[in-house]
Amino acid sequence: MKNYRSTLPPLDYLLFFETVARHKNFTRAAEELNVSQAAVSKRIKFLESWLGVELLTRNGRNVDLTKAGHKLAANASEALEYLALGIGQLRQGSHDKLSLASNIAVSQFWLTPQVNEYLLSHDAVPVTVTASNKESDILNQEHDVVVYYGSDIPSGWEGVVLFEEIWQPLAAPGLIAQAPDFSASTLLDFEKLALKWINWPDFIEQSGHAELSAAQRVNLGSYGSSLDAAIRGKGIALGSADVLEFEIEAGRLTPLEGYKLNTGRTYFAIWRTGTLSQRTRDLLRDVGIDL
Amino acid sequence: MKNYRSTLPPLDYLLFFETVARHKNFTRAAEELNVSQAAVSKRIKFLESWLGVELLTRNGRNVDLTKAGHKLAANASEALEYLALGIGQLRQGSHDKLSLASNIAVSQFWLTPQVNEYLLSHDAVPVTVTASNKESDILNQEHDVVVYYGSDIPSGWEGVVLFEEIWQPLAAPGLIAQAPDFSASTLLDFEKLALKWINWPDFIEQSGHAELSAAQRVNLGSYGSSLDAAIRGKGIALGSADVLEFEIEAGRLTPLEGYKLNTGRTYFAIWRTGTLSQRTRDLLRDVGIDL
DNA sequence: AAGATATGATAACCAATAGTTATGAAAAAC
DNA sequence: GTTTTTCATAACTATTGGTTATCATATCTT
Repeated sequence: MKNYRSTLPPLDYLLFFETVARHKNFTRAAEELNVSQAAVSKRIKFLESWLGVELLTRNGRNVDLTKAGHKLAANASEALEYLALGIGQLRQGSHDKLSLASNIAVSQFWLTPQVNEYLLSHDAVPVTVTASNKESDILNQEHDVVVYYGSDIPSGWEGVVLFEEIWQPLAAPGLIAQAPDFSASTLLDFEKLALKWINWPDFIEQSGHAELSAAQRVNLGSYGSSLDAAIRGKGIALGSADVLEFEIEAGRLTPLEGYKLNTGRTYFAIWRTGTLSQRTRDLLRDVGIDL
Repeated sequence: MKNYRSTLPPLDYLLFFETVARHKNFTRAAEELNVSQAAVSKRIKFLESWLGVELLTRNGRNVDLTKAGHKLAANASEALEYLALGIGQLRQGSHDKLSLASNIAVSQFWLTPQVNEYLLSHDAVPVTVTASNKESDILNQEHDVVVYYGSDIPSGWEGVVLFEEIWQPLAAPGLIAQAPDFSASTLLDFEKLALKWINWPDFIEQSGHAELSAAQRVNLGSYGSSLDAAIRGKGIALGSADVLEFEIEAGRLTPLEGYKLNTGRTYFAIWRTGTLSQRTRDLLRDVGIDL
């Protein structure tokens, strides 16, 4: 009966040791392993104790491998290489794809720009983005990860904060140059499809800027249309600088300073509880979304 | 740069998975791994999540490997076999030996019998036993493990309880048959080389059996001599049934019931703090001493 | 030669995971 | 149809992973 658990040390010890053996430096190994130098030192000490064999000689700050250490390093290195190859092939062959979802504005202005850039890279796997303003369209099991807007993560889901919403007016740079105050400008409004959305009346009330009421307000229907019109210099729209970071960077929109409203709502990246694989996490990082 | 920590899952997961794959049964795998079935289930679940790949199909109580699972099982099995071989050779080639120490009586009656039996087995490594009644001779760094007698483990050492001392009279079975009470027997005494030793006067005082004072008492010098004389039917000696288990089993000595004294002292197996290797632990188990 | 720097070892402590027990669901065995 | 066995999971405890701080020691710099 092959009982590896009793004949092998804790296997992560071997991985730590292989890294130390390769660098001949605990501090460098710790950096690669993303742990402290003390953690590496402890692991190697335990491994030597478990084996009853000295693997490294220490001479002040110099470290070298003993004969046994050389043998174990070679053995571990080959085994780890073999495992990494096998696991790499396994993941590669698992018909990788990434399925994302968000509301329309987030998709149009934040997700899709990043996904498009990613898809142009080599080694890209297929990515689909579902855009809908109906939560039932996006909060389902079809998607690996959802960019979710709200005050809390829904029940049965888990995730991380991407950014907290700071709602503010934005306009095309040219418009700001020719009409520096609101009274001569048009406030570009939209239909609220959810109570949690904040349109111009909500913004004016909650931010306390009563002087904004004097401006002309026009309702363009969808929120995306209000942003499109703002980009084309037709007026001032509301938005989140984080979601619109690419439009701002491109110089198509400029935030109007001094009018910020912390809405208390958040953009989360969420997934069904317990379903996020390391592979999905890695792919998201490649797209530009660090969890 | 080979950063295996980011490209490989926690490696014990693979070991757990290999065991499940081999048994095709979580419960059987758990038994081999010495963990609960729930622990195995959790691990496999995490591994599948980490990989983003289903490794096993579950159908009620039936488990089978997916195609990916077969591949990973083969990959892991080969790597683990390779590692176990390398580590086995490393330990084999580390000039194994075991160095033990104890006081003379423990060595003569308890340790050496077990060591001798072990040395006759194949795969035995050299074992030395140092016997001395001077603590300075045995409490030093030369020895892997020391059988220590006292109320506590000395500072700088750690260890486990072997047995707690119950001190009692023992004699040859023939002597007990012909002289059923003490008055016609000789109490075989010895020189106390340490305050913590308990001779006949101590025993009589602490056990409350004042009637034992009527018996003739003779001092034979060493404690071992008192036991030797008892074995040869010359009288009644004091001793610990645990230490003398082999003499009792062989029928050379028999405890006299009803005269037990719990001395409050203990036989420990001890070693310098932090120095006990798994290999030493394994060798001791082979000798018959489970820590 | 003296001081500064880098690295390893370890103590004390906190965080995260390993592992357990109990229990429910579902298929196999009887 | 009932019992048994096995897997999944919740809730909890135990153990290990990992950190920070600090000391010892060799190397490097001045």
